[in-house]
Amino acid sequence: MDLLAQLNASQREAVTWVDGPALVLAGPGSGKTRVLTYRVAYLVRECGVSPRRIVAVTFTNKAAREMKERLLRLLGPQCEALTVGTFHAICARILRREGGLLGFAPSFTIYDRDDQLAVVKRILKEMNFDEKLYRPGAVHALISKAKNELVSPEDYRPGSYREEIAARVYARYQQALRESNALDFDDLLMYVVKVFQNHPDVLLRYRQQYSHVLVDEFQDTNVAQYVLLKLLAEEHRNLFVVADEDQSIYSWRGADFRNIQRFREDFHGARTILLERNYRSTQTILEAANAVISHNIHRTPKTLFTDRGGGIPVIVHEAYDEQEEGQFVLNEIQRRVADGECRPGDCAVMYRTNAQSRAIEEAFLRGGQPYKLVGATRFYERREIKDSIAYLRILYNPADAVSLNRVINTPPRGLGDKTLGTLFSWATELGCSGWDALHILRDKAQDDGEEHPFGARAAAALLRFLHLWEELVEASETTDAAALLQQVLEATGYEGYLRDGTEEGEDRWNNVMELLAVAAQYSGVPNSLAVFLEEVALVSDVDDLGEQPDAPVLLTLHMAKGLEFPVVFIVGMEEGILPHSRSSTSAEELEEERRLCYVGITRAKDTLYLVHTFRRSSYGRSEPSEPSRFLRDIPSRLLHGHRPQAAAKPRAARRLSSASTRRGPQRPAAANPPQEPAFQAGDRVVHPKFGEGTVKESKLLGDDEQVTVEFAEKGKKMLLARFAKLEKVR
DNA sequence: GCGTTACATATTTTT
DNA sequence: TATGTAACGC
Repeated sequence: MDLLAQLNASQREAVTWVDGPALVLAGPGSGKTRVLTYRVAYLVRECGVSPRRIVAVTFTNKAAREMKERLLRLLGPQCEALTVGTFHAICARILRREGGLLGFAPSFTIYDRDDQLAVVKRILKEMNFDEKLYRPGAVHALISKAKNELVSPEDYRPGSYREEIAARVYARYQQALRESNALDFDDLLMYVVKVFQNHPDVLLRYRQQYSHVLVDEFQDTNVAQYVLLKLLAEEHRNLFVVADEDQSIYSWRGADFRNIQRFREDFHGARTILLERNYRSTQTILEAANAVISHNIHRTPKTLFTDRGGGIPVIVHEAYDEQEEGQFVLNEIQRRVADGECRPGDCAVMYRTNAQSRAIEEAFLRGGQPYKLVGATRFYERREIKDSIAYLRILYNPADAVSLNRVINTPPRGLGDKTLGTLFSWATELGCSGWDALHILRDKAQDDGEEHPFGARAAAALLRFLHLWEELVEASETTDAAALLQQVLEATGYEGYLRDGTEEGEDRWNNVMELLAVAAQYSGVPNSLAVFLEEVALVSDVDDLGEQPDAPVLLTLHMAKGLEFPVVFIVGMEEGILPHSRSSTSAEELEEERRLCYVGITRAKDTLYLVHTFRRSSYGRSEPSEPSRFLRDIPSRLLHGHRPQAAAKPRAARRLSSASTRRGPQRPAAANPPQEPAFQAGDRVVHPKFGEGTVKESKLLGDDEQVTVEFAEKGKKMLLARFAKLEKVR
């Protein structure tokens, strides 16, 4: 197969630019994944680069998996030798090998956000800081920010009182992690940089191994990631990065798209290649996207183009409230499906905040429309899954305090705050670990009469737990992850604990069984427990099991990045939602909101709906809403539907007519309209494009009227009276 | 130690 | 609205 024949000129240039640094500025839908994979294939096949000398870094497991799959097709079994993975997975692997240099045992546990928060909370309590005043999430965010910027607790220079608190917690936090032989996500990056900086011999080894470094979504790198790449690549300079600053939507997590500028400065003479040709969307959609993003000041102008004709206009719709917004989306999807224009699975509904999914879901539920909700509660964040994994973790890494705390009284075994508090303060007093303290307790209890600070009942409960753990540790030496998990479940009576007769209990138990199935995939693998734990620590979701049914997808704009759909609905196009009220304080944040909107728009291949409401309730309060400023950025020639105005008068008038009838729970939307519809079944009408037809049904929808017409020549269509220019005949 | 009730709280979340 | 935590009582 000729690799290059399948690429356009810019893509080919990117793929074949072999020596020296390169920056590919790739617009949405411009084939960047193709460029990355073909470049790897090109290096191996045409340039004779050994696969083991190539490393390709992504942000998500999904992206890494996709790249691996494509490479398998291009290169065959050779691709086994490639290093393809997420920053975190690659760093974890390096640290399992080199972590000893920083004093870590290779069996370290990786703490996810949940675990991290648990540590922060414990420390806040320990240091007597009021959780109300210093919320764990906020403190943790500051710590994480510091780590992403490679600032150690010693180097941390607080610039505010809040940061002063964070600095103290940070120091204690790092100590706590060390005591638990645990690293958090940020540590994985920070410590690899530290190893490289402090041990030139180690750095040299990795530099020599990886002669070619490729990075996807480079605009999302944080400082730590950038420094890491720079260390790895500054000698051979074969650093190839793909970026789109317009899709930078994670700055609040430390991503810094100024790394693009840093790259240009640090890697002088880097080849810059623009991928502006879009293979995804219609011209109309691209123009709308360009119109929105061009208002950002901090960007290098870039103009997408396509040869996919004009396409249909972007449909702007105002619904009365979020119920009718959902109803509108549902109606439109069902109408298009009925007309054979698309399948349900071609449609996606995107929103700014997860809470918005609810109204959409309710509408779909009412209408009997199945849907796929992406990323609500992720599998590995479920309580029962975290519990199960925590048991396995304390068997593999007994120092893991967060996991121990999690399970020591789960299911309840009479070990409450009091007893545990006593246990740990006793351990501190004795200058030993909690486990050591338990052993000491056992010795004392056996010698009968020796002093210890527990009552008989508490002591017995503690010793029962110690015994349980010891048995499982013994088992862990000979059994694999799945068998061990099964044993854990049995020994703890976890099934009985979960299956409490409720449906939720059944669901939870089923999830545990699913986890067991995942574990079973590691049977026969050497060190199956270690491998399994690493996998579940770094993978946030199980593989979308079997691609499932043909149903519309509901997801946040953030999660939509990297995806595409023929039909896209962006709902909640309102001030305060998009842009979000919490992000409207600074120009930078506003630009990010704009990029978020841009990401959403550019997900659409053929049809784009931008939906806003007249009033919306949040936190149980219903308030009038204003159309998003981003709507005003789109030229009206691209729109189908009225251009939302800020004008107050007609809106106020409409509110009276609608508000009087539109309220009330459970009532299906669009029933009991305030005025008579202008059309009714049986009316003969004429449409400028579709010709003559008969009205089948008409109902008020939001502030408009939805008319279903059977046209003599064009068949059944659903139209909005306000735009359709329908005229009654006769 | 564990279940109940009052009260504050409220984006986005690749790993 | 709905969720999670703190305080309270058994």
